[in-house]
Formats: sequence, C-alpha cells, structure tokens
Amino acid sequence: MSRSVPTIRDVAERAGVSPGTVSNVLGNRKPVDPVLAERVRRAAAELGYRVHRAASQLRSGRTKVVAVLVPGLENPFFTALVAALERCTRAEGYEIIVGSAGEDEDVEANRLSALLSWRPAGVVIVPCRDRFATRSLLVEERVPFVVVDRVADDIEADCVAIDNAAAAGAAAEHLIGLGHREILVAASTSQVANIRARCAGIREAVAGVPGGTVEILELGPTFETAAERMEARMRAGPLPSAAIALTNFTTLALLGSLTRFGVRVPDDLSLVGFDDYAWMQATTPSITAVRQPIDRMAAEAWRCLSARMAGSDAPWRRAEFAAELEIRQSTRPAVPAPGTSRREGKSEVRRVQQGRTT
Amino acid sequence: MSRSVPTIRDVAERAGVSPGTVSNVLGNRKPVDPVLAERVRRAAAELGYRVHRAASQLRSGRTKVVAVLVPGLENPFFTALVAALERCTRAEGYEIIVGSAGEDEDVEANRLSALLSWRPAGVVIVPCRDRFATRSLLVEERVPFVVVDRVADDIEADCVAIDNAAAAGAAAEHLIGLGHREILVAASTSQVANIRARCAGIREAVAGVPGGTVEILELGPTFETAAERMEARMRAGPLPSAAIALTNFTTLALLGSLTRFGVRVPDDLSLVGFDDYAWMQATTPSITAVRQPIDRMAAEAWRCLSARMAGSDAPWRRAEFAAELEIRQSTRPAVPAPGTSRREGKSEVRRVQQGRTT
DNA sequence: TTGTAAGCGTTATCAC
DNA sequence: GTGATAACGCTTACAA
Repeated sequence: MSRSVPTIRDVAERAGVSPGTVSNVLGNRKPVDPVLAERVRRAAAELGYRVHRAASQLRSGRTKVVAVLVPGLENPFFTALVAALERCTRAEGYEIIVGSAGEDEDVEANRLSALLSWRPAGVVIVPCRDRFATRSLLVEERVPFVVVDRVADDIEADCVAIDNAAAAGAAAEHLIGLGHREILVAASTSQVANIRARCAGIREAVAGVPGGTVEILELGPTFETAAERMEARMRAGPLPSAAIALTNFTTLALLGSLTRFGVRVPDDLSLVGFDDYAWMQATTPSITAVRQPIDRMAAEAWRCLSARMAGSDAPWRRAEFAAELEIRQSTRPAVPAPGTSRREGKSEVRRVQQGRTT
Repeated sequence: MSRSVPTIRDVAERAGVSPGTVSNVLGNRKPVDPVLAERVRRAAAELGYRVHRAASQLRSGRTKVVAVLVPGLENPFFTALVAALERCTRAEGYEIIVGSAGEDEDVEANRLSALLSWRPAGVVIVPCRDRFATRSLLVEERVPFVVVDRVADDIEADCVAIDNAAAAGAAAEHLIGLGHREILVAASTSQVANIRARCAGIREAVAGVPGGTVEILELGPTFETAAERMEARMRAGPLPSAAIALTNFTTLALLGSLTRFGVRVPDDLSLVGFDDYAWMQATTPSITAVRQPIDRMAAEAWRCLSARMAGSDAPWRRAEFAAELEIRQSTRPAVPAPGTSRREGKSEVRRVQQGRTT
C-alpha cells in the first residue's frame, strides 16, 4: 500500500542520503561513494522510483526528446520513417514524440506548435509543402531541425532526400530499355518539388528517345480522386504500354484502376511503382519498384540533427541518396523479341546512382 | 533579435499585468477583464509565447498526454491503430507519445518505463504477450490503462479487441460454403491468446463438416522463418485447396511463398487474409480478407481510458468488436459448379457478428 | 477582478 | 564526496 508516486526525496530518505546525492547517482553525474551509490540504487528500485521528466527538464533545461512531424501516419512511407528514426534516437537515449499533419498546412502549424511546447532538443519534419510556412516557427524557436523527403531546392535548412530525378529517370530508362516509348506517369500532385523532380527525371530520360512521349496525370490527394481521374483517362483513349507511379499511394491507385478495367500487368501495360513494400514482392505479378533507402535516410537525418544539437553552425547540408530500382515481373519488353522467355525480369537489384552528400 | 524563449513573465511584463493573470487568460481558467485579456493575447502572440509543458505539468500535476505502446511500428496494424488513436486524443486536446517494443518483452518493459517517466494521464498498450509482466508496472504506477488487441481471457484490465474466434470462424465458414473441406492455417505463433482464439474459431467451424480438417502452421516471427517453414511444408506434400492467414504478416508470407512456388490463387488454392489493406483490393486477384474495425477499436479504447482518467472505478470492461469478411477474388468454389461464371466473389461485405460490449 | 507568493521535483551551485 | 539551498516556469491559493 504505497501512497503515491515516489520522489527523489523519498529515495534519499530511504537511502539515508541527500536528494542531491541521489540525483548524482541515478544520473551518474558526479562520482559517489560506491557504498552509498549502492544504497541509493537499492532504495530506488525498492520504491519503484522513476525520474520525473518534466521536473528534470524544467530544472536542467535539457531534454532528450526529438519531435517528428510527418504529413500523415496513414502513409506507410512516413510510418517507416518514424520507425527508423525511433530506432536511431532510442539508441542514444532519446525519445521521439510524433505529430501527424493530415496533409494540411494549417494542421501542420498547430501540430508543430504543440510539439514545440515540449521544448524538444530537435525536430525532424516532413512538411506538407516544400515551401513550408512552419519553417519560420522552427527558426524563431531556435530549435535545430532537419527537413526530410519534401525538400525544396533552395530551402535554408539541413535536408535529407533521395535524388528524385535520377530515381524516376532510372525507372524510365528501364522501361525504355525494354522498348517502351510512351510513358504514362501517375503523379499525386505537382505542388511538391520532389514530384516535379521525378517528372523532370522521366522527361529527361525520354527526351532523346525517338517517338518518346511522357504523359503526366495528377491523381490528387485521395483514393477517390485518383480512381476517378485515372478511370476518366482510361475511358478517354488507349493507354500507352508503360506507366510509372511516383508515390506509394499512386502506385496502389493506378494498380487498382487497371485491375478494375481489366488491363493486365504486365501483358497490356508495364508498371513501375514507387516505394518498395512487402506486398509488392508477394503479389502476382510482383511489382517493379523504386525503393528509397529509408533506414539510411533516417540515420542521416539523425546524424545531421545530432550535429546541430551539439552546437554545429556549419552551412546547411543537403544529403541526397540514391534510390534502387527493384526489377520484378510487372515490367516486360514492349515487343517481345522472338525466342524471349516470358519469365522476364526476375528480381535483381540495380544501383541508380551512388549516394552523395553535398 | 529576440534573446531567448519567452516565459510567462515576459508576456506579463509586456501586457502590463501579473503572470497569474496571463495564466488565467491563456488557460481561460478565471474570468479576466476583456481589455486586459486582449492585451495579454496580443503580447503573447507578438512574443511567440508558448506554454512550457514541463513547467505547467510540474506545477499543476495534470498533463494531457497519453502514452501508446505497441509491439512494433513496422506492423501496419499497429501504425493504423496509433494513427486512429492520435485522431481520437487530439480531438480532445491530448497528445500521444508512442513507444515501440520490437516484439520483445524486455524492450517493452524499458519502453514503458521511459513512457511512464513522463507521467502520462493514461496508457494504451498492445502487449507483446497477452500475459504481460509489464502490467504490474502500470498497476504500481496507478496510471489508468487499456489493453488492445492482444488480450488474455482473464486479464484484469479494460480490454478492446475483436471477437477473434468469430472472425476466423467466419473466414472458415466462407471457405466451407465454397465447398472446401481441408483448410491450412498460417499462424504467426500460438503463444498469443488472440491467435489461439482464431484457431479455435476455425476448428469449431470445421468441426461439423464431413471430411473437414484443419492444419495449423506456425510461421514464426520473421519473414525468413515464415518463408522457410511455409516452403518446407510445400515440399512435404500437396496443399489443401484453401488457406487462412491469421495476421497481416502471415498473409504476406503465405502469398509470397505461394507465388514463388507457382501455386495460383485462387485456381489452385483459395486464400483468406487477415487485416484489410489497400493493396489487397488493387492486386489481381484481389484478396478476400478479415477486416478489423481499427477506428472503432481505437475510439472504444479512448472512451474506456477517458472514463478511467475521469476517475471511474467500475469493474473491468471488455469490448469485443465484430470483424468483417471482405469477400474478393482470392477465394472461389472448390469444385466449380457447371455454368458458374469465373467472376466469382465480387466485393461484398458481410457482417460476422454484431459488436457487443461485455 | 488582479497581484503576490509559494511550491511542484529536479538539478546545479556552493559550502563544507 | 556530500549536503543544504536556490531556481527552472508555471499554476493556484490567498490576499488585496
């Protein structure tokens, strides 16, 4: 029948020492007599003492917390990023607090404000829009931060992303190499720089190809808009022989619409997806996809942030990783060469570009 | 060039009032002269003042934070749950802090301890094992908590889950109705009560069926073990005509192994998956699956927790929801009746059982 | 209605 | 190496 949550004074009393000594032992801040230290630890364990983070933070001004703000926890890319960041930060004794902005800039500002009231040591943000107004909040608060994934070209911040143009370009080159000439691109929106960069990469890859065309379709923010627009497109006329989806969301929307319209993959249309998830390997056909190295991106974001938290005032860094094209069964030659087996495209990994850091 | 983060005293000074008044205005606790209130709000806005949560919590003893601890953020079921909980709590001004236990009981204890050091107002936990040792931590801390998904039969806590036996039973009945007699069950592990209940539900459904058999395969914790064991099984002898996977993870593992071995779904084998995700609708064939009503489960968990946080000492509640069987193309009749179209199983929703609360 | 002051649990400073 | 003591920013009696 212990009364209430034990404080450091309870522990001190039980161990017969002062609160300061308990603090020194438990936070191993100063050397303490081993005998006393042991008594303190025993007392703490017996009482089930646990430091009161709020009090600790208030007094010390320091806190091992980083805030992570993403556009939406419904998107597996972001949850994977959060999970990866959690592993990085935990390894160094940091906690994360997560906010989800619902892909809405106003909500983003609210959430960020709420997260900042924790006075986190740093912030990792994937903004809803790459020119994000919330940046000013971060700057005013003087809190170190890193921008991931949706980074504008000239943003004044440490950034981590993939080389979007190269990643999407490699997908296009893969299709071109298979003999495809006309490519349909399923984009979410061109409001975001990374999507624009992916489009540009595809255009560039197709540019030199005789008869090469790129048709970009903006599918909008929801599955409903996506299905509607995709299916309107399908009713409007015949599809080209190949398509690239630029996000995991558009990959699903595109695949779903094709399925509903009876367009067979890869027989009628070769498909490259974006973001590589487990289901893409398990289905028939398995899906050729561009994979972002999420773990390495998270690690780099954490590295950047750690440096800033340690006081670095180096110029902004921009880390750009290479994505990998995972070639599977959803892409095949446009015009099967005679004698070519239908078992094209067994799994193989191809480096798009070496990772580099500017 | 503001110096540092503004405190309530800075706001008070600027507005020409006392800190207490600022607190009363910003937390609208006590009625304040509208003129002063306006001055305060303006001053706060101009300074970019934001309450210091740690200080506020320390003084008031209250904090609008709930901790959520799940076995792993890599699992989409848990991330969906977290996202749903985030929506519930935010609607009432609560923040969530999330912990991920890596499906390891020791990590779970560590993470929980770390989360508790924030002194959250409540905890939502999906334990790694349903007889979870960490329960005692929660009890000692006297913090209200709710257990979700992995609930043992006799756990002393508020619980939220689906009716596992009925959900899996309905999947089995669906297959039986299609003429299947022998059912392969892809389980993760039988260490957890909800999986055992799902197995029991299937056994019960098959029990009265002449020639009905149930073969349960434990696929283990990782994709590697799952692929290995599943493929060993496939080499050992012919598969039955139908299979049920009991988790989203085993659904993928099963599907992947079938694909690699050239077993066609649904032609060679009818498949029911567990947990319904977007990709299951988009693939060919689309996957018949048991869907857990995650949003409603989250809402119920939050309702329970709110009541406890408000001081309720009612007996433990156990909420059990009905899952839905989403029938799609991955299941088809065992022996196609003559004249039956191959376009069996267009999407349709079937209620397994009305939700009930004990 | 507003101001004043105490104190939440911890850590840091400073004597001892 | 250890103990007293003050202070972090806020909320809340209580006094005015």
